[in-house]
Amino acid sequence: MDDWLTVTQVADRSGFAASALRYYESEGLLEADRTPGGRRRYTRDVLRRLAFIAAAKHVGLSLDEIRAALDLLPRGRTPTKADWTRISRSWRSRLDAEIEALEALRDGLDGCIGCGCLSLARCRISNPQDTMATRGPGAAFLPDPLHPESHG
Amino acid sequence: MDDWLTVTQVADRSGFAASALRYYESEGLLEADRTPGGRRRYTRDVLRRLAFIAAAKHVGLSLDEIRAALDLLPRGRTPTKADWTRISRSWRSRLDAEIEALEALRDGLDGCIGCGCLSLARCRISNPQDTMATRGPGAAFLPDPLHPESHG
DNA sequence: GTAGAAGTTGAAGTAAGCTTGAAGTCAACC
DNA sequence: GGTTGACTTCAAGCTTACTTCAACTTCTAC
Repeated sequence: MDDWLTVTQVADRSGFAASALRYYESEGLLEADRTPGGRRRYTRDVLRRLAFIAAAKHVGLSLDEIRAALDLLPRGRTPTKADWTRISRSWRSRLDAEIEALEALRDGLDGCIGCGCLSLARCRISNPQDTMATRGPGAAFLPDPLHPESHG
Repeated sequence: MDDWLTVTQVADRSGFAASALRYYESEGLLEADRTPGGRRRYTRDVLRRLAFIAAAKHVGLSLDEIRAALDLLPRGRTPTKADWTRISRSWRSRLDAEIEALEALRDGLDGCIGCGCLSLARCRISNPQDTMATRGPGAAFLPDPLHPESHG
């Protein structure tokens, strides 16, 4: 049992497709050594990195954001627990915001769509313009946390 | 003040771009009458329909799913509150599942990524294969509600 | 009756996040 | 040393949900 992993082994253990691993590498999210023949040789490190990527995706981060987060890791040494903790701490508030938005939506469903009104003048969930014109231009349907693109 | 709405009026009132309205029509989510000249004339009905679409999108439904839901509405008569309520009731459990999954992820962050382990053998969030091999083939990272495509 | 705004269509473009295919290479085993 | 299977690259394709563009047409106002 060698101390590196092939792309297939990493794929199997991480749950990512090999093509996804190559794609992540091309996008700067992963790195891999090569054999003299040019084949990828991953260190076990990559599994933690992929675990982070998987978790980050679940939190709703884009690959761009994930790469930016990974770029905060130290170059040269293997990241420590503290390193991983630091870069994942911001997820907490993001998740809280997402959960809060979904709960608001659910409660809105109970009290609004649940009642069947679902629109026109008195429903805060579905009625953007008529009741929110005072809030400025453009319709804002719901709490922004549900719109990932609104996160810098 | 006529009893129909132009595409611009609907766009302004609904918050959807006119191009999105046309797209939705091409995808079978909306319908519109036409003037003799071929321009769209929307009944006010469409606003409630769009409110439903907006809400459904926030719940995380794809346009395909939304169209399927809208197809359950009665043809021929204007949908009643009860009609809207019926087709939106399933959102409740979906939202609950999504919220539950996010809360599990958040709690996992606190107790797992938060501690820095983030992987390898003892972390239920980031470690799919090593601890879950007994659950069958293929890695299952996290509760499925976070994977929209897993909903029929 | 004509300018100009608003609307029409169909096709193509965009973005993210990959997957698939073609064509060729590397490596392990008999 | 040859077959087989894992692997390589690069380019193209896919899906969702739209937007943008080009080239017209239709209203509305004056």
